[in-house]
Amino acid sequence: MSITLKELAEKLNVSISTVSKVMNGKGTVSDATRKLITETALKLNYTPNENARSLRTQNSKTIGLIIPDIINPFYAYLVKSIEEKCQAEGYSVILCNCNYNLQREYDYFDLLRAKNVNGIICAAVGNMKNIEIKSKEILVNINEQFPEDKLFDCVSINNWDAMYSLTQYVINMGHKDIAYVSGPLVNSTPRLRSDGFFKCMQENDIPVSGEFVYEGNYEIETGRSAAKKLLLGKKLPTAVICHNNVIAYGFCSALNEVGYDVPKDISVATFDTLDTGNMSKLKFTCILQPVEQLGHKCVELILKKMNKEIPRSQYTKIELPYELVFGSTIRNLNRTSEE
Amino acid sequence: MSITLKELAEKLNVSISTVSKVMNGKGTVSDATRKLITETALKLNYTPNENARSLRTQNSKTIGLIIPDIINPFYAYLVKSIEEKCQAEGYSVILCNCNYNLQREYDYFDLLRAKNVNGIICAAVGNMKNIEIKSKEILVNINEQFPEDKLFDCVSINNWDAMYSLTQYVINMGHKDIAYVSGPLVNSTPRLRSDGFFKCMQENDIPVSGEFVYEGNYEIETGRSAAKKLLLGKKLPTAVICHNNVIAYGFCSALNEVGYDVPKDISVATFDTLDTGNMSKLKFTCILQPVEQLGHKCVELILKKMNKEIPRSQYTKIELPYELVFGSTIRNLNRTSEE
DNA sequence: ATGAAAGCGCTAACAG
DNA sequence: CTGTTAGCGCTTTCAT
Repeated sequence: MSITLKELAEKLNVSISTVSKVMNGKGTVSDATRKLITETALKLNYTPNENARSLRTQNSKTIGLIIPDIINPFYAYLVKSIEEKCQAEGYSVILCNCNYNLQREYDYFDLLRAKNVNGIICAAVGNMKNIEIKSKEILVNINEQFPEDKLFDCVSINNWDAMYSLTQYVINMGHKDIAYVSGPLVNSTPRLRSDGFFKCMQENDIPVSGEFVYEGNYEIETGRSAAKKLLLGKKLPTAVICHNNVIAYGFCSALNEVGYDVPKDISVATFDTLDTGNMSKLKFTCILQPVEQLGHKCVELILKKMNKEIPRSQYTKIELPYELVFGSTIRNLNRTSEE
Repeated sequence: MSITLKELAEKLNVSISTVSKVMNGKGTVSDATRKLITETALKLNYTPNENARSLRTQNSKTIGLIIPDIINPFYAYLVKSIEEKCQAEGYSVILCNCNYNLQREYDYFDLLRAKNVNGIICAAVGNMKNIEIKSKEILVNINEQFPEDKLFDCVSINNWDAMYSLTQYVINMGHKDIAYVSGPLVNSTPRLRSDGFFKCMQENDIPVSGEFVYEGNYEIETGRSAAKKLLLGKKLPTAVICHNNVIAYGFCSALNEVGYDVPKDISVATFDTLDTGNMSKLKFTCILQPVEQLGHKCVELILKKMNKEIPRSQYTKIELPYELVFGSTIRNLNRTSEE
């Protein structure tokens, strides 16, 4: 362990509080002693014990981050942007990867509270009604909530709008037989996206066959199962819209395995198909969330509430703009020419 | 903030230490009081303050993790496995993404020390000679070190061997004009891999033209620049071996942009080409590090040193087996038939 | 079986 | 400008 404040003070025959003042740049200390202390601290490699500091100041300078899946590039980018912003502001992040496990998600909340984090940013798997807002941490949800429940502060895009736009685009490309692969509809983001989809279909007077709708979880197997089920049906859709990137990957890979081509045989659209080094087989037509901004805004919100720029108790919802990326996974059926 | 131990004790008219004993399952407490305390704690939602606990016990139950790039799937998998193991063992992880920035890497060490983490796992960008081993944390490096410096404990594969094998495989496939795109040779892992490559070439009596060797950093731009430079040369290699996945992605994407095909025009082999949902354009021929085991072993090592199963001062090096994945990015030149 | 008391390393109010 | 002191919430030794 590093030398302590007390030891440093003793070594220099000054009081413990003088050293503390110097280390924190607070209070008034003569230039001579300040210099002496600073230099000796450096020489003896003094590092303040952040644990003691946190205990004393009730400020851990730490935020907790709960995500479902670090392997999903969307979350990897989110983690990156949050960690980056935190680092710039002098905060650390405790990473909690709940692996789509609801129980773990809940447990992590308790853990993070015990660790006295200043705030918790959560990309929730479950609907968060059970998380009691009983604590002093500032809670921010990266997933949109149901409009009626204002459980957490929320930084997100408008998922309903986004899915509506995406659907409209697919329709504009001449598709009518459109399947939808949803996430769990008990949760708000999947429901909002799903609602956006159905509303758009309805307003375009396009009926949606029950066979074309599949509800799963957020994982890759959902996409694969959906593909297998659709392939067994009597009629194939011309396009499929998936709740998220991972589902879309599962969907396409299952399709590929049986010799179907995207978009030649079936078109696919989804959300957030980010990847490393642009090595993806397909350039997806998708809604892109502004993931970097999303992360930054979450941290900013926590910081602002900590500095009382925004009152603690004030429910805050930040809606960021999304982008519709025109990839190559939606075939244009309006063109008469093939290819 | 949650209720404190003291408040809980006062509420029940028992001493603070009795409550502490119950919470930790230590000491002797009568069943009656134990039950009372447990129930009240639950009812009042008591959560122990981990900060105070850490300060008192000098054990933060936290480990620090420093990586260069969370977006690189290899590191994402590494983070996942480390976080998972930590969680299972009751530890938290502070994530530090240094973004290939050496200064940040160093700063993170100090930060993590100040936070009194029990151990630091580092996938080092720099060579770590400057990190002084002056602290009580247990340091583990995921990247192999130069054999001569035993700075950190080390969990890794044998990079020299791995690259030697990969090169031999490429040679066996009939390639002689093989280019090599290296990471920074001041660092041990790039040097070990590079040495493995050159040794293998030498033992096969294949000269390596200076034009075919490129040294860069670990980032995607290295691959792109290497490709551009090679394409300008008077002779093209038939195969290229890249230090890592990200460099290979850069290399291939630059190649694709000018109409070259992998592996038809140029073959490529590298390390650790993991991706989400199997959506990569190419199935790379590569060395696969046992990333999950790598992470688990790091955590285990820290734990063992903490329990004194392994003496603190004992330098430990763990070498894990790697795998050679036969992808489709190396063209077999031995076959006479085209395609 | 229970409790009193010391102290982990630090900050901050207050006194001198 | 400098130092004394109390105490953040907890664990742990030692009495009782």
